[in-house]
Amino acid sequence: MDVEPNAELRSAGLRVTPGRVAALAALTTHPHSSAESLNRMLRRTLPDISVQSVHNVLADLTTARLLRRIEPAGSAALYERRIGDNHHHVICTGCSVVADVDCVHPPAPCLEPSDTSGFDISVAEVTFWGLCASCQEAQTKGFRTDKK
Amino acid sequence: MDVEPNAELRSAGLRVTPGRVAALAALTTHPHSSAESLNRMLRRTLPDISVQSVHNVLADLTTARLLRRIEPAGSAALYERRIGDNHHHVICTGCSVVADVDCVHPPAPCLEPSDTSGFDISVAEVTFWGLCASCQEAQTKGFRTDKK
DNA sequence: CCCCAATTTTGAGTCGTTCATGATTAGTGA
DNA sequence: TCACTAATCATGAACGACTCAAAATTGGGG
Repeated sequence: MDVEPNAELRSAGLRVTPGRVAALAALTTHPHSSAESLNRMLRRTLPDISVQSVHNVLADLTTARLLRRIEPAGSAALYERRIGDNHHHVICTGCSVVADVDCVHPPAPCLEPSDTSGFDISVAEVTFWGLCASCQEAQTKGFRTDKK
Repeated sequence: MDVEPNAELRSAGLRVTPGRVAALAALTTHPHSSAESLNRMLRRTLPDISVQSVHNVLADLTTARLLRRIEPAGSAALYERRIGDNHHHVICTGCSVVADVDCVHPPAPCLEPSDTSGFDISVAEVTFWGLCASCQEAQTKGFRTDKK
């Protein structure tokens, strides 16, 4: 992963703008962020940036393959800079925190379903759901960590 | 799968209502349907049913575990009657048609990621993306089948 | 440093879904 | 068989996340 936003943007043929640089920087330190939380982060340095602009930036960076977009069931789309390796994700059913999971048992058995019903498969997307460490701990202590 | 909606509803402790029976029937013949397409189907026999009521019915049946809800990236939620086996899905990147895929190589290697980052995994959700047979054919003939 | 297409802003609109309310109804018990 | 009551439905409003459109701004090649 290129950690130098400017060079990365240029080599992708995109203009270097404050919003794009800031978005890439924010996603370096905070992967799996939503457009809305990125908007809050970017506002610290770019007070006038709008949610729509953030969506713009994220869409541009995603189509330029500088970002990967994931859409977990039941929540807004999340973005991450780690791309090109089709890794997977674990999502906490308690607090919705997301972590990366490397592709299971190489060579990716998930890429070879037994019966594909005639489909020509190009991507296998795996999402694990479970309780993260701190939600497990909270549960044993009788706390609750979800957002309801 | 119980194909007798009435009995199935009763044993789940739910009242037998026309909307619920019709929804279960429609999902028997048309799995992977959205709330909106179900609404259109149900309207044929229940002309006054509203989209909101369909959402109601689907939510009730889902929490009663009579239906399973899937939320593929980029489209509305879909519902199916095949439950309890945690099977997976293939979705066509051309026409969005969905097919079932049995869990790969038993015993489900997808349930055992190498590094779970401390998560206690309960479910592994796998979605395959690719071109369905007819979209492949259309593509070789120079047709396009997507919806844009 | 000029210029113009690429980008951002602003504002409105869409989609899928949820929430809230009162009206209706399934199904139990009398 | 009927009345009653909680479960369910219809209706209407509201919401979050995102997209679209058009005018204003700006990056960066020349």
